[in-house]
Amino acid sequence: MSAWKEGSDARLPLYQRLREEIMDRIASGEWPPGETIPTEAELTRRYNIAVGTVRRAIDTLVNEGLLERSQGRGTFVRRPDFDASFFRFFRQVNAAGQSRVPTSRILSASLQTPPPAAAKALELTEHESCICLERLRAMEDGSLLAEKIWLPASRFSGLLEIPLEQFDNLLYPFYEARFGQSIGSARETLTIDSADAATADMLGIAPRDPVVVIERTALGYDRTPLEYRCSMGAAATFRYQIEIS
Amino acid sequence: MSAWKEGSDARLPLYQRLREEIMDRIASGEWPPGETIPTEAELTRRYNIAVGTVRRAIDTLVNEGLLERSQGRGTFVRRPDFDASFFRFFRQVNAAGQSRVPTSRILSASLQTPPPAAAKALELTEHESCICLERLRAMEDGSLLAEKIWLPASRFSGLLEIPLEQFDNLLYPFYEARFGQSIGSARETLTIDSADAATADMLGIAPRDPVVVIERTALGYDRTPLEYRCSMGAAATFRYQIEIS
DNA sequence: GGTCAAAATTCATATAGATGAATAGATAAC
DNA sequence: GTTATCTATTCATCTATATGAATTTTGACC
Repeated sequence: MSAWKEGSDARLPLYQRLREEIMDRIASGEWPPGETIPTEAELTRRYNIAVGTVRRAIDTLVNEGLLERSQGRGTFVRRPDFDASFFRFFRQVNAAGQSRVPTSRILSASLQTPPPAAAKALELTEHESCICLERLRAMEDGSLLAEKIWLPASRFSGLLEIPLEQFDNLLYPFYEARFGQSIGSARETLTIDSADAATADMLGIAPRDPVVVIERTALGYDRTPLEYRCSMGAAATFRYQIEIS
Repeated sequence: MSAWKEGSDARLPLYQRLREEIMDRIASGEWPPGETIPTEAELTRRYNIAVGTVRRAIDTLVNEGLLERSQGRGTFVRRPDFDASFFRFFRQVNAAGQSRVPTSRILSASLQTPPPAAAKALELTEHESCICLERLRAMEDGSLLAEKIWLPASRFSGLLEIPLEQFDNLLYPFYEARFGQSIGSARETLTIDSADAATADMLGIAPRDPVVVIERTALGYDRTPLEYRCSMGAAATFRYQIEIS
């Protein structure tokens, strides 16, 4: 009566196998974000392993930020907070030390043939169309962020019928609520460029002024690319701090 | 017969107290980088706690990158690899995927009154002088990095007598070997600026071109600031990648 | 001296169980 | 109904122990 899935490699340590089992359950949506996973005692019974081993598997996932423990309540599937990590790049911490979500406004939404970068990131062929959103975000300090966002049209059908004012400030919960598409992880690349005329105008800076370009590919829990976005902000407001040890 | 230090807070869990004990021993130089710490069995005896608790304390420190385990050999105090983390910012990965240490040349070394930023970072008063090094580093792809490095003169006496050619390519092992000053951690801040004429000339770019400025304060294991450095590179060669999950 | 094999050391994995602390839900008292 | 208390659940900490795997040390042997 083994509860292990087929893919599980018996040569691996038990705690690693359990870790992958849990990740699979999260990826498949069986244990959705925000909900609890089974209790330690339950997992102990289900897989017939010791509590210590279960705790170790959960420990690693908590460490990786996939799970969150709460004494007395249970262990929850964590909803990753992308915006905190993203806006850390810019000077977006107020006096209290906490970052506020900037206000944002969708400028346009349209159906397009994906440009090469977007097609590559979203793994689309030339024949598959995508939705392109243009968005302007205003930071607390008054600086601006110009964004272009590409989504695979097949997974977001009906989005173009939604009036632009009805888009939420945060897009990922919006994707989840309206289209059932949950973002589980993302890859970002940060480069520096010079502003072209159109971008400079949007950001309120001079042409040729340096801009920070952040390209992000956001993936679902099953690692399917769900969104490609390119954000540009004036480099003068950029600041990134890191501790090394 | 308690082996605990005085500062240890008895209200804290044992594994956290042991974690701090180990950190203190590393900070004080009692357990120097590159060497092993006592074995799990030894710590078990010394503090009269269970192996599981010792392992948990070590686990967290391994996770934080301070220690490194090696089955059958022991647990070692890790020597942090700053350059890997630093050059990750730039396109410094060759075909094999591994980054090579760039060649560097010291242009000058002199005794100075610290400029405000350096004085603040090194916690020096106006009356304490510091050593200033100017260095140029050539990356594999041909791009350059111009650096100014400030050191508290009191801790690096005799440095100015060393011929510039005898400086090692990597400064931190050099500090450790020649002056007994080990770097344990660092704080970096990354911003974007426009190149002034002198910097542009050094880097071989046009004036006003965007440059990446990395300010680093390097601390000893006891968290005394030992070095302040300011590195500038052409923003065009800059690239930073991050995974969020 | 050099080589190979056995032994000792040290971390890695796993089990079992005890006590404590935070939370949530049910029950009793008012 | 509201409040206070008790109880069950669930994770947190800690102990104790056993077996396995990687590495180093030791010692016999040639």
